Amino acid sequence: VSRVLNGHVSVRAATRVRVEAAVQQLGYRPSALARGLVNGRSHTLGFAVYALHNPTLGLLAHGVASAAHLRGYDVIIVDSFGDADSRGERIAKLVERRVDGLLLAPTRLEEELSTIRRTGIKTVVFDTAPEGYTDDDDPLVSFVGTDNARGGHVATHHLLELGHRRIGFLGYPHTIQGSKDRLQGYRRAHDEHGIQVDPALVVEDLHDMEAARAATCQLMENGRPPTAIFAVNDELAIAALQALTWRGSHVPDDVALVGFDDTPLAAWLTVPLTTIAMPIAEIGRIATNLLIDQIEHPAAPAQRVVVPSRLIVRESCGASKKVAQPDKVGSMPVMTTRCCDGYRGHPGDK
Amino acid sequence: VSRVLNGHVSVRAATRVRVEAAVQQLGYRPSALARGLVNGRSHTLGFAVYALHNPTLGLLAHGVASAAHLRGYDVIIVDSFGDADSRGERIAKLVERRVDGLLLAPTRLEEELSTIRRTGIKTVVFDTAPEGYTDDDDPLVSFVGTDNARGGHVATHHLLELGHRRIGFLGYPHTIQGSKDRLQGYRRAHDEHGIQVDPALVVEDLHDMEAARAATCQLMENGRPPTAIFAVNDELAIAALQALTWRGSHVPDDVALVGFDDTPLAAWLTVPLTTIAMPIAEIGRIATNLLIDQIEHPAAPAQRVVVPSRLIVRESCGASKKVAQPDKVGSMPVMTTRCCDGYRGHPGDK
DNA sequence: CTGTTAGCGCTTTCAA
DNA sequence: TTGAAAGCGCTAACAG
Repeated sequence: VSRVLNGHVSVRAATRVRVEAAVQQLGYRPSALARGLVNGRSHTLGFAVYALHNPTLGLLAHGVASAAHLRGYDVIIVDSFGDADSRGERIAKLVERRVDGLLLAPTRLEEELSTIRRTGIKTVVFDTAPEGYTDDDDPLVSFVGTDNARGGHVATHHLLELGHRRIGFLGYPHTIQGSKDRLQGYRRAHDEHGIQVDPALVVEDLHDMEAARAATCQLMENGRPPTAIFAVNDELAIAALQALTWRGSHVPDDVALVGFDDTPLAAWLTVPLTTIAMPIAEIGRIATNLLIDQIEHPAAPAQRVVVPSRLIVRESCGASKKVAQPDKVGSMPVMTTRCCDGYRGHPGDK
Repeated sequence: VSRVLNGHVSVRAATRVRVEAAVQQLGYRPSALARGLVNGRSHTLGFAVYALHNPTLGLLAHGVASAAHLRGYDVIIVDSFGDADSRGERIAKLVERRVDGLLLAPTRLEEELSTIRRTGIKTVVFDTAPEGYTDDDDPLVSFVGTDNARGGHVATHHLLELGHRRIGFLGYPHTIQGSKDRLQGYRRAHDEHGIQVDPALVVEDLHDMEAARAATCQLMENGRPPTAIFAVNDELAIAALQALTWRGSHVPDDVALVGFDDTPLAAWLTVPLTTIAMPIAEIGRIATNLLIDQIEHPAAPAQRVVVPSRLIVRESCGASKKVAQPDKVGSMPVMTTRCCDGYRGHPGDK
């Protein structure tokens, strides 16, 4: 029976048919548990994510799940919403489940890595590798993510090219690597334009939309308010949009706004949001396939994949009012080109 | 060793300590696979969901995962985004994994039920039971959901009380049970007010936001446009809001708008959305606990839980401009009371 | 080509 | 209180 089910070479056609008939009859299903026990491989992946209600992460989960299913793997979710502390423990629990691999949408990368190191499970982290990190540190850990610094740079550069000189920055706490990197891009764009960033314009430590709203108001009540705002993600940008609108500032005429992530609703706001889009479901797929490759070919080395993001120009930045062809915006074709390269929407998403 | 780990009665203290030390030393973790094999229980739940990038479903997933973790279960996600066809097959696969129970955020209830029936796995469906359905049909299947008809009624009633007489309805295809039920509530509210529904005002078959936008425009270009719109969920409402705003209709002054679901962003639109909220994460928790109860006490009968929803009055319906106390709106306290009963926000959500 | 056997890591039962 | 043995459902190796 085992030989039939696993498609082994040497089985007579007659026997095969007979077995298959019986299987049909009884509605027999082989136990993945028993199988995993003997093979030492459970065909299960653990996916640790901190906020499933975030549409971007949901899309990521979708990419992960669909790629995994395609290759015969199942995905166990570890939801660490609200308490990052329990996360390490939960990940350890996955060891008991004998997951073959781990996917991490991280909160505190450093801590998590040490957990991984201990368990020795092959892992893919959704992020770019921290600076100074080398593969030798964790030969089991791969990284898949977009270049956040570049995204921040492109967004800021776009606003700068539009003539803005006072650009506010709305960011997450500095401990969030992605936010930090985007800020770095923001800074570099300013440098390249020979513009000094007014520290009063940079607000980090925004942990939710309410904080972003308050920060926006404060920014505007400042003696010298910004003429544009770059928010580290669409969520914060949406809060800013509401705050600005309610204060009577028109977006984009009074204040231009650029977000990050291209959340599904970004295009559907009353002022559609200009934002940096990344192929998030595709990222999930790439990461999952990479992980499975490594599981199935243990010799394969850890990898770093940087997936390009691209600027999507909609209404909130005001560019559409000034230029017919958004492609023509900006004097740095290199940037635009490299960021768009290989990425034209979310393939397979719809 | 087994006796120590499972906290069995008869072990000498000394031995226990010795075993525990060794466990620590070796970093030993019992294999859930082997355990599941012998006990016949995998401590795993399958969660089938059709669109994880929907924040409402993400919140549901969060509720499910957190409740499951609390009781020592893990959750395998089955993502059926895009192809409902493969769903049955994927659910069948879960049988191989020997999941102890199934949670279904359904697309085609009827079909799915037959799959379940065949597998014989205890199941909870996130929905209210279909009309005419009795427990005898599937003693293994429980239902947990909000009363969609009531929600539709409350929303429509609210608009009616505000004086609107021509209320548009934006809905999903009629095959989606929830949408159908909400429409029924809409109709009943009209009946109770002795108002005939103009068929031209009811649009079903809206499968995405783009369709909702188009439908809204069409509705408005009608000879006798509505003065209010009730959308079957916030997603469609947000599309309608954009369409209306772009056409130059002010919400709520020209057209009032009410949605459904209270998606996390609803409060953050430039015109905050009046909507029907349900404690979605809580629903996930309730369902999961119910399922686990049934797994652990096989005698426990299937249940039907209807979780109350409630109207959240924000800007888009215009009520806040007319009445100070939203509670005073409406002449049918029964409705309001029963819908709010026992539900005061999303406990434990933050 | 196919029947048989050992053993994956655990729990349970039965002796000691 | 503890050691030993059987067996959960499967695969792999070894004979036949």
